[in-house]
Amino acid sequence: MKGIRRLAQHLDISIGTVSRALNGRPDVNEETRKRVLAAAKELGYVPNQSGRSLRQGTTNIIGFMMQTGTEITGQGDTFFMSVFDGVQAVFARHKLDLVALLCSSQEDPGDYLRRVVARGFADGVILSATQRHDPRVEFLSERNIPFVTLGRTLTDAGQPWLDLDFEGMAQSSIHRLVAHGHRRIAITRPHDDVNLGYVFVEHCREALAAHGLTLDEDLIFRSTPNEAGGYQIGRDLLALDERPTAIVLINETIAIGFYQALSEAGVRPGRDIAIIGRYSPHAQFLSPSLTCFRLSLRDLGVALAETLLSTMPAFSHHYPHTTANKLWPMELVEGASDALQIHQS
Amino acid sequence: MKGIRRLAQHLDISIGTVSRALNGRPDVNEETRKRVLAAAKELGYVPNQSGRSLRQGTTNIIGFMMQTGTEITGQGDTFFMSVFDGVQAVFARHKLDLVALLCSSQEDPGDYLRRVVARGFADGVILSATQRHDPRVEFLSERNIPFVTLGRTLTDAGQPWLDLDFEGMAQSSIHRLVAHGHRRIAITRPHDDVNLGYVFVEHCREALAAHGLTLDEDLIFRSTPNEAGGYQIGRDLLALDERPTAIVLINETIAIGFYQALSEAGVRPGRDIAIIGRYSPHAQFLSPSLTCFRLSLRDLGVALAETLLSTMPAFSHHYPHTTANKLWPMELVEGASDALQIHQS
DNA sequence: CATAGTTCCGTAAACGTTTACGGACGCCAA
DNA sequence: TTGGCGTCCGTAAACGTTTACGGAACTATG
Repeated sequence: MKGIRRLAQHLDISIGTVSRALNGRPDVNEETRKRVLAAAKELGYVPNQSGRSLRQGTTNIIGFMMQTGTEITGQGDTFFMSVFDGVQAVFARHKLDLVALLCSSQEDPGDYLRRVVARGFADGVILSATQRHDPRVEFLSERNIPFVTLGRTLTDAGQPWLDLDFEGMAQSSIHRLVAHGHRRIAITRPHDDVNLGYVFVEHCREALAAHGLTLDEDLIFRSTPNEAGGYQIGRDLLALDERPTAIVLINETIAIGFYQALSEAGVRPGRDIAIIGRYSPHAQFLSPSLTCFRLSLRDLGVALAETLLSTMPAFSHHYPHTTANKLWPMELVEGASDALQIHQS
Repeated sequence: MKGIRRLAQHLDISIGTVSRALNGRPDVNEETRKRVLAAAKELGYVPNQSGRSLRQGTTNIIGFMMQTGTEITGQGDTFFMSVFDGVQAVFARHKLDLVALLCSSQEDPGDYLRRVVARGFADGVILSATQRHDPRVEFLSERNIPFVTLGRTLTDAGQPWLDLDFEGMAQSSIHRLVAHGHRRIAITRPHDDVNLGYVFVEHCREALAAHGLTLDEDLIFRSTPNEAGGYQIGRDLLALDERPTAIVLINETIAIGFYQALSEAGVRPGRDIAIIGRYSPHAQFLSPSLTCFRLSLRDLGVALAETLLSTMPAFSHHYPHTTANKLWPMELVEGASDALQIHQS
């Protein structure tokens, strides 16, 4: 005898009552409820997940999909961990179990999602590191599985999304650099598949145009969004005949390699070139300190979770108003890396 | 009509045959199997996880438990991602779904594991970032859930484990430094809860003793194992009346902050102090380059997965001999940070 | 006392699979 | 023809829950 039957037998009551007692139903005597709870703890009983979700048609599990390998996500490694923390905090309040669906860099994310989610694994999904054309959003919306994406895609299917405010970052960094006299400004972008590259480039172009400047296509650097990519960008930039006087780094970790490439060539950030980047835990340990855009990852996670819950009927009454389809603001942290000012002659 | 019944109805055969066809049983006509497979693809049928695991008593899910927050794990962020990749590669071959059980830094890991695993969520578990006294191993062994730990604990319950070879690292780094003439050598360790601290300190002590030296207790630096902790260690070290001439950094990311603290004081690694650390993706972008111990995280993941499978009856015949209870070797990558040699007068 | 209402609990069906069992059918040998 | 054997398939039970339904015991009201 196992499971709830064992508990019922031990207490000499029916399994129905045991179940009701454990689930906090009102139609059970408080006295017996106490007995049941005590016995459950004593015998170490925990309801079986499969049985429960088979009956209820719900798993109480939310999947947060991410991918291994910085060369793909382009986010520093602690990035998703921090977001995850925020998501977790919300779901814990609703007794939802959050698991990370970590897709290996060797596997196709679409296949992975199909494999694990199609079989009714999760009640809802949070998608991160979305691609420009992302088959996952199509899949999830076809299957009617509640989901929210961190990052817009071109194939958005009406699902709620949140995204970092790359528009704002583009505008204020370009504006800041131009105000400091820079005219020749380089920018970086990740490889073609990720949407933020397009978004960022276009808004930089616009911001420059607003100042009567044009974006030089040769000054758009493309690389893998990790340290090694940043190093490569540094080398490429230094090899130019006519170097830019400033650069905006779109990804977090590339600043590390970029600094190194400059250092090897005796070029000093903030003195010889102005740099604006993204905050990461390492950024504050670069010298000279990196001027960068920072955001509260934990809050972002909270917003993601609440947005997802607002689309799930069982929870939506808790979250009538959501922060869906919002560009998450980033705050400029002033450092020394963009101290260089150009004085027009 | 849903699920397998719908498929059976559509094909006008019984659900039993459908199930057998999908599961590759021999007692089904090849012709009908093809029809079933085709229809399943057409209708997008995927067997329901709950129903299946309820019947079979097995979930086909393996959980890899990690924790958010570098201040806890002490491992650089890409560390677990890389290990995960290796684990995933093995499990994929056996059609096992691997999910990451990411425990938030706000939650007690023991509670988390109990909550999510006790209800029959996973067939097996990989535990990482084990604590010195880790209630999780007790819990899992009580419940008879197959598991393997990355890192030994004091409460080991006979489960297989793998661990990094901190013994080897201690010996060869101490030996190397002593050979370079160093006598006053500092080491670092994480906070009290993690076992590797004890292991490492003791083996450093022994290695020093083998050279007739004693480990100065004032030269054991303790900190959170992230960049900020490394910075603090640097400040503390510089504040000493009698500075050590060399230091061995046990964690990956602390080198970043440590370098920064030195840099601010005008102390240069490799010239004014010898440093040996652990490899991380950032390490190669420090300058001067960090002499560090490196290991193949992916291979470690593969070994972890195979070890776990060897303890699971359904798979053990595939892995009769395992690499369980092995200290995973690390390889020294020579850099410039330990170039300083002391010439005794 | 009769009736209605309340409180609590037991019964049994249902969720979607897998699989043991047995049966139908065809084939071959005796 | 009979029996045995192999191939393929249908039937139904089982996995561990939750929950709709109904009923027993008790209380309150007239």
